[in-house]
Amino acid sequence: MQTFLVSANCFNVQDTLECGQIFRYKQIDANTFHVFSQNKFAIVRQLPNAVEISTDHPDYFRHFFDLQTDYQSKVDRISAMSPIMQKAVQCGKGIRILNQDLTEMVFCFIISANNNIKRIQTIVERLCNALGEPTPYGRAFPTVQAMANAPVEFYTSIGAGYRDKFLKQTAQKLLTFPLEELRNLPTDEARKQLLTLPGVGPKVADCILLFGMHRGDVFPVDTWLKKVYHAHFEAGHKDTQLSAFFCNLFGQDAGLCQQYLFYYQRKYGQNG
DNA sequence: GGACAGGTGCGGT
DNA sequence: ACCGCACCTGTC
Repeated sequence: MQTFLVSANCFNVQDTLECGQIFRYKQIDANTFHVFSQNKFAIVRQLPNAVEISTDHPDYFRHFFDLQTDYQSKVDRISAMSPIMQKAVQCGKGIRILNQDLTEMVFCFIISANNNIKRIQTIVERLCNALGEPTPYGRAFPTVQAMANAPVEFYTSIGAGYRDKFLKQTAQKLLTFPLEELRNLPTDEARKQLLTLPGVGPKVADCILLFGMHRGDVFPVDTWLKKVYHAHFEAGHKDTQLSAFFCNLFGQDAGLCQQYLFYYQRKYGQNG
């Protein structure tokens, strides 16, 4: 493995991993995390003024952690928008929007629907351990082929609940679905295509677009964002219109703003 | 034991 | 287009 240091300016490991965008990571001690993506692995350490990354795939993880993007200017601009955004950014200004594997995002966020983070992590871990190829550091995320071949009872057995058939059906559909080609489409068109996959609704589609395709112009609305809205953005919108409301408000950095607000709400709840 | 948290699909309007 | 409900599991 190679080890390298990167600036900790607007990059905090814990903020980035705990804001709901990734499920395959493990905290080892106060400052150390193991991160899995696709079939790749990294050990990530928070140091006082830097982040240390150890991996066999440095280029992959530089891109994964979005290290080429200037977050300081985004942080400055978003903080200036309103008092609530200033607080949210102050709470989570170390968040990076990860560049994750697109196929992995589809399945992980189908599992995430109507579910909690702890349980999602358990289900994804069982999925990888059962169907993923071995690597020197643990199991890879399974291939679409492996997931399509698994019987629906397998997905029940790993605790997926009623999402079992969504996972099986989407895996089979992805055998011929041009998922990677969605990158060439405008966000609205790509979302429309994602919504045809079983188990993918508006919220899950937005998460796939944001974390798997790096589309900053989406705003996934879950129960936490509804709470944020009703606590800080009294504007009389119905829940189904909240995503459009926030997208209009935040523009190209809507997804990043969503992460700041999600993390803030989960961290401080109604005390914020 | 029973309530609740957590998005999507579906049937009804 | 919108509403109300069922769905599975873990936790309190």
